[in-house]
Formats: sequence, structure tokens, C-alpha cells
Amino acid sequence: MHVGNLRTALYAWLWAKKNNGSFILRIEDTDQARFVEGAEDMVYKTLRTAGLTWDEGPDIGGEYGPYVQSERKDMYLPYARQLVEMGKAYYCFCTKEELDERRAEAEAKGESFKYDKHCLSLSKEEVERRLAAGEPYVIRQNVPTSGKADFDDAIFGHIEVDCAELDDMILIKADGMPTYNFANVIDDHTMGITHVMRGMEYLSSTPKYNLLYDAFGWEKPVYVHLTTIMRDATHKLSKRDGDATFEDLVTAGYLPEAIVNYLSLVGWNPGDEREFFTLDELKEAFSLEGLSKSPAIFDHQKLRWMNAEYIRRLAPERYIELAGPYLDEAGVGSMDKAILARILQPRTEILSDVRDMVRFLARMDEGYELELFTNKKSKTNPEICLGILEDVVPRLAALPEWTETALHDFLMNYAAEKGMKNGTLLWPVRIAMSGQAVTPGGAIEIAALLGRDEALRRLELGLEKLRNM
RNA sequence: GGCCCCUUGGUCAAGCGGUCUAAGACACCGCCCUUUCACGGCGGUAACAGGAGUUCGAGUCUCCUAGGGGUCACCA
Repeated sequence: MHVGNLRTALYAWLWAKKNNGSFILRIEDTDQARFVEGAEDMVYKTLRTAGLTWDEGPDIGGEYGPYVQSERKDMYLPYARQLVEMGKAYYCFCTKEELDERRAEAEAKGESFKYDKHCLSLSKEEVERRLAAGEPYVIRQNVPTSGKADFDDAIFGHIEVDCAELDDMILIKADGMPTYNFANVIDDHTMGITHVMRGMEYLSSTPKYNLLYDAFGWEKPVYVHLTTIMRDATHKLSKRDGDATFEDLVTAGYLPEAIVNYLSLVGWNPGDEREFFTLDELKEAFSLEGLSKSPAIFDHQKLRWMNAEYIRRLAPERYIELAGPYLDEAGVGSMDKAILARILQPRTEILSDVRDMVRFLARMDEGYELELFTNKKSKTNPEICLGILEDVVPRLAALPEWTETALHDFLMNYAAEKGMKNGTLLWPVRIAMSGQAVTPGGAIEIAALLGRDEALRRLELGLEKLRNM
């Protein structure tokens, strides 16, 4: 699921829950040509993972079912006929091909195409005859040629357009399915929908829906059009262009809670300075007033930061549980979990980072450069490191116990006795054990993690390299 | 192109006529802490798209311009 869709669902869920309402899941699948296998399941999965539970829906039922539009197919035509009777809609026999051709012609001439109401003038008899003959048809809305169509949006206020700008949209397609434009009106009314939150792209077509509500004399829902989530200033986020879906983010190691929290803040703010929210807290804080009118760019960096914050706040046990698969992948699954959690947790921004961070523990690059032993701040260079390791490695080998505490006590005492900076002693030890300049954790943690044999093997190897320089 | 919507730092954004020499967060930079890197702490750079008007007073209201987005389907 696209993160923009998830955010829309989130806001709708929050608003419903905040007002003790029901959050209803309805599958809009009136375009049979665009059916995608598995898409519906992904909707369920994403919503569940995000914690947005629904009160009524295809899988759990409810008193306003069915909740899948294709299963409601037969409900729409009677309403459309009613509209025809009222003169608010009419049968149209123009084929898609003809219209496409005329549209292309108009476009070629630089004109905008609008259906000319050709079939509106067909006599009732002719319509009956062609219908009886089984000729394919659609039903179009008969939009007045003058006057205004309008509606009120909770965020944007009063929106008004000239009816003359509006096209006679198709209500019932040739295959008997309703268009989204029609189905949503019928369903929202018959299913008792009070609030509609949806993307900006519907803002300009909403006045048309209201003409329908008025024709039926139905009460209109509250409309809340949400601004687009952008990738950059001029492009919206889109799956098509490779932008990450919710599922992609989770797979990459973002926590669902962090994604939801971040998403809630893209286009909405609580009015105070809080930015960390559980779903319950969000429910409490959410308001329509906090919704933004301008589009917002999705900031991966901020999401990353927020995810890191969530990870740091995890109980160590939970962290290990979540990072487990990546630790296993890197081949360090059997190492001391408590130490791993301690050194990794504050450094993990997204779970998948873990893999690369610990790889050296499983297998180090033994061909590392001697220059790694040089570090200005620690006052070391290969010569100094050689001297230190020559003396300290045998002593480490002689340690009766190879625990973090024992290692810590020995190394710290050693540095103190020799009057050297901790860094000067620890630098060569860490480099020899890791083969890399930057590691999560320091020499002591790494030594404990590797275990006596491997740690000493690496230290000896380092000594060897230094002796041969 | 017609119509609709939007416009505060690089990003998310607070601000709803005076308390704005404009908050907070991310990012960036610097310092401190430190066993490398992170974490943490402290500090810093950085914005009202432009122009008219209304008003004693405009980031806040109006109009115009510019820029951006959306929409003009038998897609949703």
C-alpha cells in the first residue's frame, strides 16, 4: 500500500475512533480490467500491521454489507434509473471508440473536449427500442448547462464551480458496473457514511457528486480532502516511480509504529510541540484543524531519525527479537545477545543496518591496511601499536577469565599502570580484532563477543602484520 | 489551455491583525562527553515567493503577478 493511502486511512481511522464512530473498510473494485491479484490482501495486511482495525469490512461483515463494490453491482442501476426518470441522467449509446476519436480531434485542434449531450435528445421511444435491441449503453449524469455546483470541504472551505465546466460523467458503464464517481455516492449514502477523507485529486470532481446528492435529496457527508504527499517539490510520491510502499519500509527495517507516527505528521500537526505518539495518543490529539492545506514532501531522513528513536526506546529483549533475523544473516546469531543489544541498539537507525554493522564479527577482512593502526587522537601509529600488542597480547592470553568484566578490569588497570591514555591501548586492540576503523562498540565488547580463541587469533594476526611491516 | 487548490528556513511545520528583531523538529555546522563510530548534552547557520492595496499597525485580510500541484477517462 502506498504511504499516501495509508495516511488517509490513518486519519480516517483516527477521526472515526476519536468520535466513537466506526471505521469501515470498503473495497472499490469497479474497474475489473485493473484487478490485481493479491492487492486486496495487501490492504488487509497493511492496515493490520499499522494497527488500523476496522469495525466493518468484507472479511468480518457488518450490517451494511456487502463491503465489496463488485458484490453490490445490482444495487446501482435502480438508482441510476431513478435519476433518468427525474431527468438528472440519461442513457447514452455513443461508443467509447467514437468518443475517443472525437476527443482526439478536439485535442488536435487545441480544444477541450466535453460530451455534447448528443444522446440526451434521443426520444424515449428510440431509447426503449435500442435498449430492447440489446444495444450497449452507459448512463450519464445530466449536468445543468448553467448555474453553479458546490460543496464545503472541512479543510478548504467552500468550493464552487460553474456547471458549464462540468462534463456529463458516466454513472453506469457499458459492462453494467458503476463508475467510482457514482458508486461512492450510492454506497456512502446507503452505508451511512458520515465523513469522507480522501486525496486532493477528488476535490475538483466533488461538486458533481453533490448534484447527485441533491437530486436524491440525501444528506451529504463531511468531505475532508487531504493534500498530496510529494517526493520532491514537483513530483508526488508514487509506487510507479519506485517510491517505497508501507510494505517496502517494513521490510527495510522500519518499525510500523514509527512509520505511522511519522506519517501522521506529514500534513498534520497537533498544535503543540509533541511529535511522538502512540495510536491512542494520536487519537486523542487528532483534529481537523491541524490538517495542512499545502502538499508536504516525504522526508526519508526524518523518518529514519524517528525510526532510530523508536528503536532506542525498545526493551533490549525486544530489540534482539527484531534484529535477530539480521544477526543470523550476518552469522553472529550465537553471540552474546546482551552485549550485542547494548552496542547495536543506539546505533541502529533501521533494522537492516544491523547486517553490515556486525559482519566483521563473523568474518573479518584480514587484509586490512596497517595504516588503520594510526590514529591521531589516540596517539597511535603502527610502531606504537606493535609495542603495545607485543606486551599486552600475552597477558590477555593469560587471563584466567574471558569476560567483559575481566577484560575491562585488566585493560583499564594496564593503561593506568603504564600511564597511557585508554585510547592508546584500546585502539590497537580494537583494530586488530576488527580490521576496520569504525565499529559498533569498543575493544572490550568486541573481545567479549568474539570469545577468547577468536579474539586471540585476530590479535596474533595483527601482531604478525605489524612485525612484518 | 480552461477550471480548482496551494505558497513561512533545504524538509516537516507553529503563527489565525499588535506579544514576530518569526517557535519547535529533521538535516547541516561547531563544541563537550567518550574506547573508534554512534548515543547524549550545549550552541550556531538558515524562512514570511514578488508587487499593489486595506489598516494606526500585515507573515496574518483583499487583489494582481509568478511558481507549484490537481483535474478535465466507460481509472479510482
